[in-house]
Amino acid sequence: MTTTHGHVPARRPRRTDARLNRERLIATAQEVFAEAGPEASLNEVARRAGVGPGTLYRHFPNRSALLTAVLRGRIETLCELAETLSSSESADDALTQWLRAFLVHARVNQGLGGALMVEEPVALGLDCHRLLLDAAADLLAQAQRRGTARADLTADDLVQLVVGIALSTARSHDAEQPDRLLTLVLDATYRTPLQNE
Amino acid sequence: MTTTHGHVPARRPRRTDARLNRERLIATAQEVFAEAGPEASLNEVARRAGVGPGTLYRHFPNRSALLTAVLRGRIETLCELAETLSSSESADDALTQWLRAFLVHARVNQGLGGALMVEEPVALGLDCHRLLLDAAADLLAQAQRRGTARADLTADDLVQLVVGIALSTARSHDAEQPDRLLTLVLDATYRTPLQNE
DNA sequence: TGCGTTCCGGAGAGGTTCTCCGTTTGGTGG
DNA sequence: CCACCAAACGGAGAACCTCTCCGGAACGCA
Repeated sequence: MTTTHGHVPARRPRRTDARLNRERLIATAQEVFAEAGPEASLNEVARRAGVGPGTLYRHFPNRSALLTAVLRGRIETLCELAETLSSSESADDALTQWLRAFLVHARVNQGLGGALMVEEPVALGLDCHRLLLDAAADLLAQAQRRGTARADLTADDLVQLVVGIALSTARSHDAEQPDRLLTLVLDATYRTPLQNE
Repeated sequence: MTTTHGHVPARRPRRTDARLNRERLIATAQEVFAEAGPEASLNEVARRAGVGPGTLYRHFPNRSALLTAVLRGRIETLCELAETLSSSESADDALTQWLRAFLVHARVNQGLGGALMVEEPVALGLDCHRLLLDAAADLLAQAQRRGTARADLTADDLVQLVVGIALSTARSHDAEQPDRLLTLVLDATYRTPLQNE
């Protein structure tokens, strides 16, 4: 799972100054996004990283590319966590724990992760979307097979709901609300469906 | 519940041209927001309404003021609906129906209503926020007293959850997803809490 | 060291939000 | 009917943003 994408023939390696700039941009972006949220000025990122705007846009053609790069590490960690949890004893607990972790991720930096998930599937954004969705699908499938998760429930729906919680509570003052909301959703997850009328 | 706010001594009535412009701005904004979503250009609104940007900003000091004005009618309708439902036979059904209507509202025009609810409580935005929250609180209280809604659940949480659904599905291609998600939430609403561990 | 390729930087086009203030206009008292 | 003034208009423009383009600098291989 290296950076280069699949079977690109014979890419000459990046020049070192380019690599350095790229890294510095990601680090700076992390800072700036942390301060100003997902709408932060990309100009500001470039300025603080000590490069021109052109350089930023060459490395990251659009906002979500930069967002993705910033979140990449966290997303991979989340996928690894899914892998680990996948072989835990209780499939229900595994799903629960992962969703809690995912909610934390989606809420980080004023809803950075959530914002990325909602954006239309542009370029790189799609990678992460898929990765996380697959992780969720795996855990959910197990919880449905070996645990008590209800059968009528797709990973997509579950993830979307958690993303929703992240977005709507991004600026909430009540620090415990996100957790309460997720708990409610989980409460419905581990039940057989009600059939009203 | 007129437009003027409380006990302002002796406001001279607005000049007719001002009132006309205000109305035209709201109507135009409705169109423009419908086309371009809640991020639409306010300049564009002013241009199409045939007024200068200055005029727009005098009537509506910021985006959410304009948003609020546009949604005001819909919000009042929603409050009236709450009033009506409030005296219906089944408190549970009343709450369910209202939340469904609220979700529709929050999703209208690419998440206009939801966007307004999440914005920091600036000026007028707060009015609507309160109005809707009160309506929800009333219906929820009834459903808890006379219906089967669980006791550990606040109107704020419930509303926040629905707003979350609206936001995360604002650009969804699956037209039925919002409904599915709300159904899941309602499913948890009408149960006694699970207590795991 | 030389040279082609890669990469940088910043000027600048075109957009946005929002302000400021000279000018116009509505409506009222004379 | 007119004159006057507060109220309202409108658009120039400051400050910011995104994103592009391309001349020139920098890298790294031979």
